[in-house]
Amino acid sequence: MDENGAMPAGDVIEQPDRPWNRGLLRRTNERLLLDRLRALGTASRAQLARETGLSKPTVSTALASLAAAGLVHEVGTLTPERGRTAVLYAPDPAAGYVLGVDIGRTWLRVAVVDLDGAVAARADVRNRARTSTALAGLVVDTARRVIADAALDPAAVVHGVVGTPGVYDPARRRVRYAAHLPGWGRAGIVDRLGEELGMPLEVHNDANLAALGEYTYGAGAGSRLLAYLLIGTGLGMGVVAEGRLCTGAHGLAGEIGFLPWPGGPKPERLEDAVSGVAVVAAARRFGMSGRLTAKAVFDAARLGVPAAVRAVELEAERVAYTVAAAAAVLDPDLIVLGGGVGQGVDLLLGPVREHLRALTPLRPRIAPSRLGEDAVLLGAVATALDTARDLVFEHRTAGT
Amino acid sequence: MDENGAMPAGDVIEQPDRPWNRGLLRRTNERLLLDRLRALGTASRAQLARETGLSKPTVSTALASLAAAGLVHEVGTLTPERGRTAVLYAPDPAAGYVLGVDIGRTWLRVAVVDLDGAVAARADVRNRARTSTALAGLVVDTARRVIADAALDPAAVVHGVVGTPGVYDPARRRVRYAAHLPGWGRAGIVDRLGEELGMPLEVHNDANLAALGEYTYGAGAGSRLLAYLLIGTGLGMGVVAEGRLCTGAHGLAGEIGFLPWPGGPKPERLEDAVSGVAVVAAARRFGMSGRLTAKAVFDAARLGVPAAVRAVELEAERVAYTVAAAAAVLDPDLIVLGGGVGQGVDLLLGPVREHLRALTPLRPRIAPSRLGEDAVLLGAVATALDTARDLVFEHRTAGT
DNA sequence: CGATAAAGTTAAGGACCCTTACCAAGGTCG
DNA sequence: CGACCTTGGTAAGGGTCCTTAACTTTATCG
Repeated sequence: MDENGAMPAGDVIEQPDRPWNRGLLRRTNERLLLDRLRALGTASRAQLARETGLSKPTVSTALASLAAAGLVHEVGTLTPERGRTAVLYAPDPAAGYVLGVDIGRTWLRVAVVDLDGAVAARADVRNRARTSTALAGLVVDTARRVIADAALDPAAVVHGVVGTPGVYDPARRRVRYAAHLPGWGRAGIVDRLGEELGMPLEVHNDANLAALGEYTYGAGAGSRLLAYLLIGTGLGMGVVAEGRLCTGAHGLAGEIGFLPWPGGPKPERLEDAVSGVAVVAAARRFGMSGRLTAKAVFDAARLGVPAAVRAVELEAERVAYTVAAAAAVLDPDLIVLGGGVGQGVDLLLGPVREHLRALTPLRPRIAPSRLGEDAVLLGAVATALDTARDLVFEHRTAGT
Repeated sequence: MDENGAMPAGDVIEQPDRPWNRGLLRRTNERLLLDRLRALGTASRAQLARETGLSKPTVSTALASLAAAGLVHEVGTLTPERGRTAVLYAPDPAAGYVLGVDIGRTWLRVAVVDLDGAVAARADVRNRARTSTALAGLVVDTARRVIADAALDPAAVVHGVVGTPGVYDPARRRVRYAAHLPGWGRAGIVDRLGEELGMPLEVHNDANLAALGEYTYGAGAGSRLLAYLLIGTGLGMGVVAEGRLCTGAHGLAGEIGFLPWPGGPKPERLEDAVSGVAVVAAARRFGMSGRLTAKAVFDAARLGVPAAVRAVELEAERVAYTVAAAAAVLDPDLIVLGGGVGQGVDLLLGPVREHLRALTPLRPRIAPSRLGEDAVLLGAVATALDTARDLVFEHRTAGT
């Protein structure tokens, strides 16, 4: 997961061969309590003692220490059936904030959320930048504005995750394969972004983040292995196994645009056969004309325009092939369809399932995206929260 | 990884929400020392103190405790450049043994190895069993014989891993999709095996274990993401990412036999197009006759028999397609070719690489299997060792 | 108003680890 | 040959953390 990340922000990851001296024991227990408290939402000290197996005095002192660091606070009282009223504690969502960024070809989305995942501020602006410098500037400006809108001290934003097409190469410090964003592959851009914003940044592939977004907040909750198919301007896939992103050896896992597609007379790339562009091309081939978009074709198909219907039918066939390939290799229990073609999911879902029946005995559940256009942004936020929760906790111990 | 396993043998897996009381602290440090000692092979207490960051007294007492439990022992002394001679310690490989079993259609292989992975005894017998009962009996008999050959108390064998075609379904306690082993899918067979042998057994898919074998002992050392293509009677793939097996949501990951293969007039399964049977069928179609095996076809191709050459060429094309599909979805840095077709790897490797160039821009390293027929057995052993090392350690603390 | 029950606190005790200091053993150098 | 250095290993003391076992506090119920 961190292979794609820039500036991994210190040793957040527990070094397994560090000795377990007393300090770590204390820290680990405090962390255990904090995590449990997050899971419960709110709890009394006695309840936490029962849940974690720690003794009541230990819970009391540890929670006091967490409260002193600003990570938890009292939120009220609860009087049980009988017995003394309990003081309830909850994690303080304002202990840290994270930035999520979705850099798309047409839209730039930025959100700041607190540790609970509640959105403090958000902005969606059109991406009209024609150069990488302009784009970087737009990202920085928008991010600063969003942070200001949330009335936050910029230092309170402890981590940021950026979703973009392509793959971040941490060794060369640059984005690769981002064909649709001119100049975006220049080295050092991400570093500069992080510097100007004054926070550690990670960069991840947009399909990967969308998968994580759907897993965390959307259609994929509880899935053991989820594949998110992003069918838009391009074609991508993100894979989440047991809650963790599978990025492959070079971060290229899920680049199923590179799947060989034997449909045509000569081998072509699947991306050219499945993406939104292909839908338009097919519709044109079947007789539609004018300024077409994928959305327009789907709308026409809904109205029964024959050429559009045939184009959608063809698209379904190809999506089914894609799904079948992913299913055979990965054995997901859920495949989420998203991206620009998400607008046509209602039309595609049935035919895709139909074709799939002929293609393979494996039949994973297929569901439409539930987050829609927000999948990448929410995935970025979820990823950032994961590391930010570690970060805030570690910082605390350093500060105390 | 443990999703496929039967009888997970107690709570080997650390429960993350168990409180970190002092006992666990001690255990964790002892475990840290043991692991470090395994990595170093042999070391003095002072050296271990430097390496782990623990203090010398702590290392001394912990090591004494490990020695009392029989997990480590003194192995000699070392006089450094200057200074007092050090007492060297090493993990005791005889602290436990594991059983590895490879149930193939034609061969049954069984090995007993110590914790260092050194083979104590091994047997390879022909699998002539026609019923599941006979096969189970053969496995038990052979395993008992191997344990006896190694002059071991059966109780010293703490864990076993069985590799078999198909997928173990832990919920229904049976093997599924084991088409080539009649009756092997009956429920309870694995349970009975474990009972009769008196040890906890895990069952894994053979391709998965072979992948793990090549990763641990063979061509895949250090690979970040390895895919092992098992081309034999059937077609299978095992995936090892970051040293861990990827089994998918239902243990069916890598069942690329189910990939749609659009080559023929009607869609057929890739397994039918790529496996050893397909090589023979192709050779026959191109004019060869007589009692053919895949090996015979490859031998003939080496001698230049045209029909055989064409069959191999076709096979290469299809293997290339398989590799391309796996590469696009998973982004491995290494693909190992093994199985019965392994005998023809010398002929296939070049053409496969050639075809791949036309199919996809992704070009993972492709290597022949280095373990050959032993891949599954060694993978079983490696898997068993992983859990056995935990098991032996946990047992110790229980016993003391 | 006392019995009961649950939340939380206080005090004593134990387990573990670390630091400091010390001893032991082998070599080098005067 | 003995002082010194360097390294391995042990002993004693101190500190931190957790737990157990009481105790206090505060609510409900009869």
